[in-house]
Amino acid sequence: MSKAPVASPLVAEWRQLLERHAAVSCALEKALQDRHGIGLSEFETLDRVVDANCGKYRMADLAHDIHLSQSALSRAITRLEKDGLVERSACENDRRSVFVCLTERGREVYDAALPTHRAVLAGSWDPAD
Amino acid sequence: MSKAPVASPLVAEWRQLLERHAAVSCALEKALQDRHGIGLSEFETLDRVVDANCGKYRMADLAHDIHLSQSALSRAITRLEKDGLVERSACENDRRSVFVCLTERGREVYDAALPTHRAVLAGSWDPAD
DNA sequence: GTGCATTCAATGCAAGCGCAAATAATGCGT
DNA sequence: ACGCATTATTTGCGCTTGCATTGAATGCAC
Repeated sequence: MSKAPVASPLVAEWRQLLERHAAVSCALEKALQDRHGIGLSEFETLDRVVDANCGKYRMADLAHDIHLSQSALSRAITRLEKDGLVERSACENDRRSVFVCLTERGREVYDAALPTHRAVLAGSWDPAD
Repeated sequence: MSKAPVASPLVAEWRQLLERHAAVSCALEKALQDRHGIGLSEFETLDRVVDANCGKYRMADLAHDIHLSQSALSRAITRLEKDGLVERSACENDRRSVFVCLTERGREVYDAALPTHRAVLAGSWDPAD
């Protein structure tokens, strides 16, 4: 039996995107968790903070950039802070804002996790490793 | 200030995919919930069951096709069944398996939700509607 | 037929998420 | 200076998810 062709090319495209997203994000999650003890959200957070100008990043900007709600980011930062990978620091100019900045340990974990992340993206990840 | 170029084109591609996935799935979730009272997982489930040969679909196959864990699918089906959109039926040949099939009401809700789904994919969704 | 590994689905459980409300700081109009 | 709308973050809450376990059904070896 052959499946009926999908109604619209848009739907086919969307399903393809879902497929790829599920496969890659699931593989990333597992690889990062197994080898470095951090989740995907945590890695994405570190990844952005590293790119930041002076290692500082406003909460709201960070939440927007990694497509996470403010509350989810707040808790992700709490987890990272509890692990000592990141620190919250107040903004002098606007005390409502909170800056997130990398600790030394955070930098180390990030540097260690980066190759894993890139390897999974390159598709060279062996799940039986 | 200009951001430093991303290390690898793979990373740029991945970030783009994340961006698109977040935008579309979030919009779908909200539109389907607001207008039809079902979540994205529920719609995807109906969408696959409709395409099935005789309206029947094995649990495990369904879970695989919509990239959901067995447990998550089991609960999604429980929700759909509670709403009367879907029914579980035993497989005669292998009593371990469970078939999922659409009810009349499920067909109606699906037909109603389909245009919404397609509209969001087409990017013609107005969030202020 | 009995035993045992395998397969399929459901359930206990902990974790992460988004929404909405609460809290805190800012800035503008008067 | 006072009140009030706005902005930035955190917290309470319910929901969905995945992992691991459980329970049921199957099939193969003997």
